[in-house]
Amino acid sequence: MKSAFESHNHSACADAAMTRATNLAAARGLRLTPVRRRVLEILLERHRALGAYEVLERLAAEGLGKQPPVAYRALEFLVENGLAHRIQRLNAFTACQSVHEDGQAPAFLICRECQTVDELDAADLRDALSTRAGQAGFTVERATIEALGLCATCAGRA
Amino acid sequence: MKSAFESHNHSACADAAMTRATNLAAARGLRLTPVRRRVLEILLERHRALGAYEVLERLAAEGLGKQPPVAYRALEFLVENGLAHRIQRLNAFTACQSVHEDGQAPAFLICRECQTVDELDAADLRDALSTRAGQAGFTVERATIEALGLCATCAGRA
DNA sequence: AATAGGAATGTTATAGCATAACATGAAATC
DNA sequence: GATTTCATGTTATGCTATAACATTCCTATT
Ligand SMILES: [Zn+2]
Ligand SMILES: [Zn+2]
Ligand SMILES: [Zn+2]
Ligand SMILES: [Zn+2]
Repeated sequence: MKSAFESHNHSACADAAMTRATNLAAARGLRLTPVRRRVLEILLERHRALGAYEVLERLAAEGLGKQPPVAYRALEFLVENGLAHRIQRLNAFTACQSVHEDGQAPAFLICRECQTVDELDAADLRDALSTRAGQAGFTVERATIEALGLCATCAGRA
Repeated sequence: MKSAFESHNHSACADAAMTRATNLAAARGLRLTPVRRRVLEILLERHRALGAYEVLERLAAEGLGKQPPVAYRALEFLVENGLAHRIQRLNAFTACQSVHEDGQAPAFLICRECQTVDELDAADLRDALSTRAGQAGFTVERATIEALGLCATCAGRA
């Protein structure tokens, strides 16, 4: 699997993700409505996180809704079902690029130069965090792990 | 060191933090002005994160400033100098309860019930994350690690 | 002590992010 | 085909954050 930072056949990326989404919807009886499907497609266009209002602009241009709740509701649906992730540092959303069986979010690598966002499996990091927290009597329910930095490509240009 | 979730002599906590802040200001030639000092004191009242506008309300009540930039600037100063941290999940700020030599932020444990925020040294987690990211050619500059869950006290009540 | 430069604060205005609440419409269930 | 449930449309508002510029307060230098 190529990283989001490397040049790759991105149509394959996006197609695979859409297929996963369609299958998931069928399997779980979810309704992947036109708005929801379109929002996922928009997020899948690039390995970037989009703000809700950026998504909304796109929807509005296509006549799929002009008010914030339309975008927020679709994004909420996608996030709840693991088809997209919220990037806390950016107040933005990105399409899920893999599968997270346990419903736990991965870690994110965010390039401050090209804005590309990549996922990193974080099971071990989450485990370590849970263990450490547990020693303090704390039960971790959701962990946010986000790294801001420079990808290889952007580092090379500097 | 007691955790923020356990009952403890919190005045000592707050006093120690203010002393550290005063010393740091002296050592680095920082200006811990009345507004900045007061904001730190407000954050130190409890192990909770406060939104900028909550801080602002307090400042306004004391005649120390009524406009958002006053609060944001003081908070920015405190965060830049490691005296406070920003909690991304909450869009809120909390006083630093320890010392982070390398200028790297710790991990945070956030109780969803009592809103208490505690720090956890995260050097090993950050190292692991950096290593994993490095394998993908990514250089981590800043890492955000936040865990939402239940503290022992609140778990006990359920 | 005067003064010039820089740092902090005051102030106005606006931009950006998010949701409550209620109305309407579509689709699954019975 | 009536009922219930889920999704969308719409209005309004609240919360979070910063740009831009004026003013005041320190500090260092003369
Ligand atoms: Zn791709
Ligand atoms: Zn990059
Ligand atoms: Zn304390
Ligand atoms: Zn608690």
